[in-house]
Amino acid sequence: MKKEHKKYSGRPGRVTATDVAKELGISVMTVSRVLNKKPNVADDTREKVMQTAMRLGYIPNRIARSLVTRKSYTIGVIVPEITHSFFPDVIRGIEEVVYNTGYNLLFIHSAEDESREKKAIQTLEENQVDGILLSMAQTVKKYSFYRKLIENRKPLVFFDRCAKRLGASCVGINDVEMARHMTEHMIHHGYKRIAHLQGSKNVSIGRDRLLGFRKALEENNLTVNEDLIIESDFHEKGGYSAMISLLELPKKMLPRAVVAVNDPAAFGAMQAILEKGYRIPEDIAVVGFSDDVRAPFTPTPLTTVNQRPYDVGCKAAQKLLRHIDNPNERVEYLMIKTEPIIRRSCGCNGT
Amino acid sequence: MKKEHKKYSGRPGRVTATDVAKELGISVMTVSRVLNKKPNVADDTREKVMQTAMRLGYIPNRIARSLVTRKSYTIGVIVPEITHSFFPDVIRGIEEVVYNTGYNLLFIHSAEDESREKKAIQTLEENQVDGILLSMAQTVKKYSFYRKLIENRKPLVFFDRCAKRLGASCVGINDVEMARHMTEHMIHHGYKRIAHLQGSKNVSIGRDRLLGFRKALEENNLTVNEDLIIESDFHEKGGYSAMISLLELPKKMLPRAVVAVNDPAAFGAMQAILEKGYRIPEDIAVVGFSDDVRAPFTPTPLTTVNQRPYDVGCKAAQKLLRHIDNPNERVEYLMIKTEPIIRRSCGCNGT
DNA sequence: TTGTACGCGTTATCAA
DNA sequence: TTGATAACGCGTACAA
Repeated sequence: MKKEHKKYSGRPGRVTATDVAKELGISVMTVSRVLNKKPNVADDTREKVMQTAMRLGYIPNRIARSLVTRKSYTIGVIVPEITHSFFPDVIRGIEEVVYNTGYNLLFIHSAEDESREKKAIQTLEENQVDGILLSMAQTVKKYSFYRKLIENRKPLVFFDRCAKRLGASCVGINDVEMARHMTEHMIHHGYKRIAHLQGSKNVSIGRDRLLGFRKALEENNLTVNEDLIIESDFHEKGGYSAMISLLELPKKMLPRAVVAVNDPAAFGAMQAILEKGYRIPEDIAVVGFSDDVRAPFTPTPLTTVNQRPYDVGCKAAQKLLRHIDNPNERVEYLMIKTEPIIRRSCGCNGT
Repeated sequence: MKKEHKKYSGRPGRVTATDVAKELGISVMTVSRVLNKKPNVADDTREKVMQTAMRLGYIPNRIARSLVTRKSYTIGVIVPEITHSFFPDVIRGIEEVVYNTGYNLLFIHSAEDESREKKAIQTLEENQVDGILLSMAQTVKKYSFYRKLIENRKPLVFFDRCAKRLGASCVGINDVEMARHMTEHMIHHGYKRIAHLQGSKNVSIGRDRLLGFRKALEENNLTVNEDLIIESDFHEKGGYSAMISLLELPKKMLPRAVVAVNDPAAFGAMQAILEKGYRIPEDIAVVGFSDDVRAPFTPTPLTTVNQRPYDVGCKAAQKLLRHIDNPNERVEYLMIKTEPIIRRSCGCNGT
């Protein structure tokens, strides 16, 4: 004797493929085939299924599907900082690519905190995401979590802030080259004493931009004055206090120009410079990095580098999707080519 | 004779609760109980399970759990515009609340497009999200999708841009009151001819801010001049062209002050005003709405209203979680109280 | 305290 | 072209 099942015991609202099948007196498989647009279904059956599915208000349950197909069609995104305008723009790029391929975005904010980032990775794994897009939190010291992810063959692509040599692809911009370029731009203006507000060394962009800065000076036979390289963070406050300490140097040691690790740091520095009564760029020139929305609006519009966040997002998402589709996809470090945006803070007559 | 099952046929990486159980020669249920911190498990069993789970690198499969518990611990967020700094800040608030309660965020960007928003809702339902946070796209005309959601008893909370009277809660700011307040502020400055750059009427904030504007004039016995109410959108371009057409009015019909629907529109307007050779606020005063990051940086810093996006996000998320926990939670329209931020574009000597 | 049987909603497999 | 059956990994209900 067959056991009695408790079907239909749930809320009335949830209609399943089984309900559609029962309604038509056919098997669930046929319904499944129709809904997945598989071949080998008679045209009239297909028609009937479509119609009653519609009529009953059937909504496929992706969770159940994922369980059996072992594919969630979801990719996880971990962002360290959602307030900084760069990341929302990256997300737009990611969203746009992902939207057109049927994947969904599970979004987590690490708030620049290592342990929160760790938890985020764990959560994404529990949710069986098909891949992860990650921009490292500033405070991350250990790469063991990334290693585990890669060992488990979970596709991982870094963007903007990368951990290299681990076997994960990475999409960034040509930081070294552009930092060199911007520094050189300062040198061409004739400035000799050039300072660098350096970002955290934990993060690749911090290291790379410092490297580019050094390269420019060395290649132009200027001595690198270590007193003029000073650690800031990526925010206004760090830029401000770093600049304040630079301005406390003896008059003849003062920098004639400042290369900041990014625009927020540059804003902080500009504020400090103005507060101390110096003019920009007549007394001290400033360049930033990232083309923040506020950059054109500072009292002296800020010369900076377009970071092309939208393109970074697109490329990172595309690369991740390729890793997902093909486990043998080549690990690559992609560089988005960026361009300087010349305004007036460097000494040019830009916009 | 028992059938042979194909266990362990998957990739080696994925270790399940069954694997942990087999390793210890106990049942899956005991493992499950330990991992869910249920009582009624012997301490040493608990210990053993924890250890081997750790050793094997077990990661619980939320997908499988969701299927049986009918709870995904995921909430969907639909945002119309990720570039505008308001929404990233709202998301931070949402993220913060949600993070502390173990829910995840499935994030979709509707790009101000009605059909994309529709698809987004469908996707979220397929993913069995426990609830939805939604800010309407500007172009949305039909509320039938919201209705269906509410009929299906899927918790829904609007934020910032609300569809009212449908039975869904809504978290916004006191738009009417603040638009009235800001307009009154202009009136107190002695300005008589006051224009309004109005947002789309499809969106509640567009309608509400217009209403507040009208109220202020009426309550102060000023006639509402319909020629000075002109449709912009929520972006720079709309504000710019709306202002241009205002500036083409005969000299004596020109507005002495402009109340813009939001800051980007105000920026566009300010640009138009400056290009035509007028001064702000000496010739034409301007106030905005939303406290964009750029507002302090315009040539004349912009007087505006703090929209408290972070708090909007927090409140909306909290309300949604309450709706999820309790199907009888009261439907409410929550208003976050905002404050004017006085700078100089209105004629004050602000910062 | 622990284990067994079953079902969540779907797809894969193989047989009809 | 269609259907029956067994998974997917886990939790609930009940039995031992």
